[in-house]
Amino acid sequence: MGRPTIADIARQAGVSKGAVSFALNGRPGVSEATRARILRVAEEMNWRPHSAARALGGARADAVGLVIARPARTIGVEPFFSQLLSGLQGVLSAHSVALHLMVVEDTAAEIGVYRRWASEHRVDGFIVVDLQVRDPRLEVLEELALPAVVLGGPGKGGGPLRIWADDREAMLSIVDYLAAIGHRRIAHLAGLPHFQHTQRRIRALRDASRRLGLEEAVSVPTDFSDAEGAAATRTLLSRPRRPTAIVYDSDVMAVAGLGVAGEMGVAVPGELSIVSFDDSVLARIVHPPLTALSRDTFALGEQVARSLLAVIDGAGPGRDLQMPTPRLTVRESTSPPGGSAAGVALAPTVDSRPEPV
Amino acid sequence: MGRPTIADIARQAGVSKGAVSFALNGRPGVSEATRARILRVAEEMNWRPHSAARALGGARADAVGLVIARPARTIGVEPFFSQLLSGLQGVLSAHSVALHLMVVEDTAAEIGVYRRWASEHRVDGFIVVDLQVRDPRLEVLEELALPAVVLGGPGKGGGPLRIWADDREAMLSIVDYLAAIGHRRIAHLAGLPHFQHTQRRIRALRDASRRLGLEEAVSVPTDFSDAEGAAATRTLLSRPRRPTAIVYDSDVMAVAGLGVAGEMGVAVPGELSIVSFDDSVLARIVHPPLTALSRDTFALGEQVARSLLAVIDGAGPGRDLQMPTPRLTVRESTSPPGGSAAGVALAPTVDSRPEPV
DNA sequence: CTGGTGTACTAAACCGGTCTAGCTCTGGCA
DNA sequence: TGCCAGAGCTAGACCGGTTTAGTACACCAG
Repeated sequence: MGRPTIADIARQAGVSKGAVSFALNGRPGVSEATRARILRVAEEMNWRPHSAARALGGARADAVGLVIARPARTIGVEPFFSQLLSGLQGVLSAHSVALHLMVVEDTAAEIGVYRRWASEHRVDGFIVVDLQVRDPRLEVLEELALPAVVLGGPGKGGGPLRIWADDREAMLSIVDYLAAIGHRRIAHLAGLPHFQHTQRRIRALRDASRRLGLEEAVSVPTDFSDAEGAAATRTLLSRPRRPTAIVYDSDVMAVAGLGVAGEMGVAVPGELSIVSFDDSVLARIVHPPLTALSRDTFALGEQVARSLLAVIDGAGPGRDLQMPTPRLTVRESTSPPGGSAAGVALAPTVDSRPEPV
Repeated sequence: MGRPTIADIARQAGVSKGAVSFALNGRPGVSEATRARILRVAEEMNWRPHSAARALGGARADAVGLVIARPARTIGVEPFFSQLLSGLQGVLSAHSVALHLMVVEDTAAEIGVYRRWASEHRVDGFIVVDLQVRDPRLEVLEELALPAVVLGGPGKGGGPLRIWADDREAMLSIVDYLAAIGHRRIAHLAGLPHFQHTQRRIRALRDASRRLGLEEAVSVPTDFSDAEGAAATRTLLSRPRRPTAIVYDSDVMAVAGLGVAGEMGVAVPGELSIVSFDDSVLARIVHPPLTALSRDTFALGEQVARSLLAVIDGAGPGRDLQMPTPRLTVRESTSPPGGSAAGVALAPTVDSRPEPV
């Protein structure tokens, strides 16, 4: 005989299917004695309800969807997603909710997956990452009327719940720090330009530059890949008046940039300071270890999962949520410009020493 | 009104539910004209079958499960899994099969997830990674009688289909190369000792060492983390007669080891050659770039997905599958021992130059 | 003793598909 | 003309749960 069904349990316990259902789901309608007996029988026969049958009666699918639209080769190494996943999993699995994961090539495919999963009732809600400037996914989600949590924002009211950290404030803290220790020519290797967080960071750099009266502050868009990070770094360092500090939007690019500096004989941090917008093992294990912005991505994942489950439970969208602003972790890849000998580990100081022009 | 059901489509097209089902699934029983009409109506009403309802009739769940049991902090950066995932996704999504992903802390939890998903009919099959020496998961899978593909092997007949690359041959190719360019003291930073692939590599090194008459060949087990990789490297390099070459079982550890060498003033490859058992962006972006074993993990993922789908389709377990043996990609982190100046990129030669004792 | 209330439980409808048995109609052939 | 085969379709059972309507019985008040 195949796996037991609710009917088998009912027969064995000498009750009806309905009674078993009540007992299992902790609803009134059975006495405590009967409930205990039913649960014991279910346990003995190692029975658990068929998730599809459950999902059928208009109930939950007990799964949420996460679709990531980035070229496979760039996601390959991004610690951000792995950490986010870990955080999500922790909360979701505690609620016995599964995660449907899908990696696709572009936004159009992503939207297709949303439609398919929604019409197939495969998921109860979605987690949306990499918010774009005018994001076509938001309308689709609205149309599908499925719970969703968007990573990025804030929005202007309406639409799905958003959770974000303050990218602007984070970028300002980096630039302020670099300026304080004397840097006047700062470059920024940005991510994909149609991402909203990329735009925010670019704008923050521009504003800070104006306020601080920097000599130069340029943002170069890339696709987040190590290849473009390396190429752009090479270009920047080949210029006659090269930047004394580069801020990288991801740790993969930062590490690639560090490699290029080494290859070109540019000392870090002596002749070039490097800051990564993303902290991870990667930033710590290279030499010198990178000054980086520490975001608690694991906690972010947990928060996203909790919020999504709340929305699914009908708690209304609730209000947008801001995560703590990331703090700058200073390591050995930054120092005052024109400072010390190549490659020597140097505890960066914060006294301002403007570079002579 | 809610989302349309098959009954709505049937009514609109003027046929019975059965006819719609036949038309949708490309079975005989309706004329071409009727089929076209039904499909047009379904398209117009944007209807797709409810996956739970479909799964109920004893049919497929159209999903497969992947459970990874490693501490979250070590998986965070492992490019291996991201690449494997990409490969899996490519094939699975082409067949409209979803991937249920779960990260858990240990094997016991992993087994719990297998049982739960199986009894809930959530998945049609499993992908099993990190095969262990006496793996308790295999019995459970057998007991659950669900299709599965195991990454690692080969097995001794029976049990689920296995797919693997030849770790032994790979390790031999590394050791042969190092010995050929003159190394006599080789260390190996291995992974978790209860993994089968770890054991294979350790044994291969020992055998090769005996055959080649090396002075020393030691394997040190670790947990794959950068922290243990760094610590073990520090210990090895602090010994009076330190190894002239270290083989790392993962690229994260190799990069961490490279950092330690830098910190201790040990030139790579001049005084220490470094080989990573795993190639990824990571190995390429550090400086010097690491000599590494190139495995096509993406292709492995594709193969695993294809095999699993075949098994699910009742093709029988088929026979175990061996992937091409990884090739060694020589970069700038290896050279003859005691060779050249620190940090200088050097094209490694293959003429044997035994180190004077 | 009657009627009302509440508890514990059962029977059956229902969710949205798939699949089988059976019906009708057409065409071919003896 | 009668019979059979096969194509095209329908009605309804079925998958394994949840949920609602209804039943049986105990208890209590008037």
